[in-house]
Amino acid sequence: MADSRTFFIISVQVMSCGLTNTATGQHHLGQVTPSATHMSYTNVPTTTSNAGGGGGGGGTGGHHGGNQSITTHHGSNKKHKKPKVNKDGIPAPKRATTAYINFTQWYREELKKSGRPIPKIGEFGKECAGKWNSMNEEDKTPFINTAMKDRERYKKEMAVYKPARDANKPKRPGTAFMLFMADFRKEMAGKEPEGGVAALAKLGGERWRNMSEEEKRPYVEKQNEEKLRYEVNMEDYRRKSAGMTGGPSPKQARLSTEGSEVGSPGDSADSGCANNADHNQEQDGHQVLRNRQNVSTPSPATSSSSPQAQQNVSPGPLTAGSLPGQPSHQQANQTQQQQQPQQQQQQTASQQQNAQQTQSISNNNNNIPNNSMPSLPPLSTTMSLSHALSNHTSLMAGYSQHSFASNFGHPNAANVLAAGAAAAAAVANYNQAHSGNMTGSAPSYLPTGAGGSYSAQSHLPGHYSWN
DNA sequence: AGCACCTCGAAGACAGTAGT
DNA sequence: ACTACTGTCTTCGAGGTGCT
Repeated sequence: MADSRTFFIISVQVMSCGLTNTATGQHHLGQVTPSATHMSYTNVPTTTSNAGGGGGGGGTGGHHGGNQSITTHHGSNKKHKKPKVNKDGIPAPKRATTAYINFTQWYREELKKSGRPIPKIGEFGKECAGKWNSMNEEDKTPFINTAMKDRERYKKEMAVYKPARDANKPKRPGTAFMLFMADFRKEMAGKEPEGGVAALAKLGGERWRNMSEEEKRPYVEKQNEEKLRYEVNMEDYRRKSAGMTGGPSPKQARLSTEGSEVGSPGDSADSGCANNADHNQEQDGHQVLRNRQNVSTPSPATSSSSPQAQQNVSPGPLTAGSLPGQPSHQQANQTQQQQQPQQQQQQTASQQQNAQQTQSISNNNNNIPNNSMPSLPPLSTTMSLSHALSNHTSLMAGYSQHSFASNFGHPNAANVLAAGAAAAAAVANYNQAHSGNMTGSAPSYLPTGAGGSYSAQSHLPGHYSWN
């Protein structure tokens, strides 16, 4: 408090003399020379928290004891302002001090050291400004550096208080009204109403409400365009995010955790797939389908029409080998591989053998480049997946396994195929489901001796509609 | 799943504020 | 005094949450 009171002991005359003319004052407080600045650089407050803290030197704590006494002084009528907190109750960080603020803090300390009374805020401010403006860049450097550090501190604290929006996340599209306002501001440039931005916004809102649908239409159309662009960008963003995290989007993740965990080791794939050929699996299948549509929507160029593409489409897709085509699935596979040792402890020798076999199968089919999930054949007639999955309940398990393991790139493909007996059953079921058409030999992605036969041709002619 | 409700962010430029 | 940051104000829609 004593410190505070000194603020009120005013002696402008003494001040100006002391600051500018006396010999001793000149050293510390007169012209701010690089040497003087340098000399006192150690006293330059390192953070706002230390500001005015007197001997408080190194404290980095968030309590601003020093400040408080000062605040009490000129903020005596500044009642206890409720500290601002975010919705999680995290207090808002103190703002970063600027180089100039650091300078004033340092300057005040120097005044105190010199034993001269500190002028009241108005005079002090003028004095500081005069000094500050007379300083060159070099003189200011220590203060600037301190400010930069504090700015970093502020950024860090702010990131906790109010996490920055993802810079890569596409900005939301402007609404029709926003687009209108852009024009409106141009129109009103130079003739803004009294009340500034707020008044202009009100005026804009009023104008907008009075506009006819016809007048609004261009903005609505533009809004729709922007929305489309936004959706495309968001799709891209989500895909990239999923790729980076190796997992699904937050929404998908939520769906996954609510249901079965897609791609988690030891889920239903090995034994459960046949057993869980139920609602969950169908959901899972749809989800995979959606992912597939979203994740690797084939471009016209790469899609079905070319013979090569057709080849890839066929049972090929097939294949565990196609899995690496999708980043997230690839990662899922990697995860599985990493976790295999644990799983293997519980696997029988034959299961392990099958797993190895599958792995080699997978390797043999790695000729499909990344991000190139084979395209679907063109749609002519329709066959819904739900038909396949739900109308043949007795066969569903097999069909599902086949589907997930191959066409749809289910991340558990390896497990599905690794489950020797289950794989055989899958093929058998699949063949039954497509009875009459199964000719030729089983494709390479099916375990040797899995039984049954398979023909890409017999598989393909029935086109799918993904409903 | 679908609905209602709520929050936030989109643009603009300047006034106000924090900090001594 | 200076600097950097926030709030202002509008409408609309996206997206999240909670409930049925």
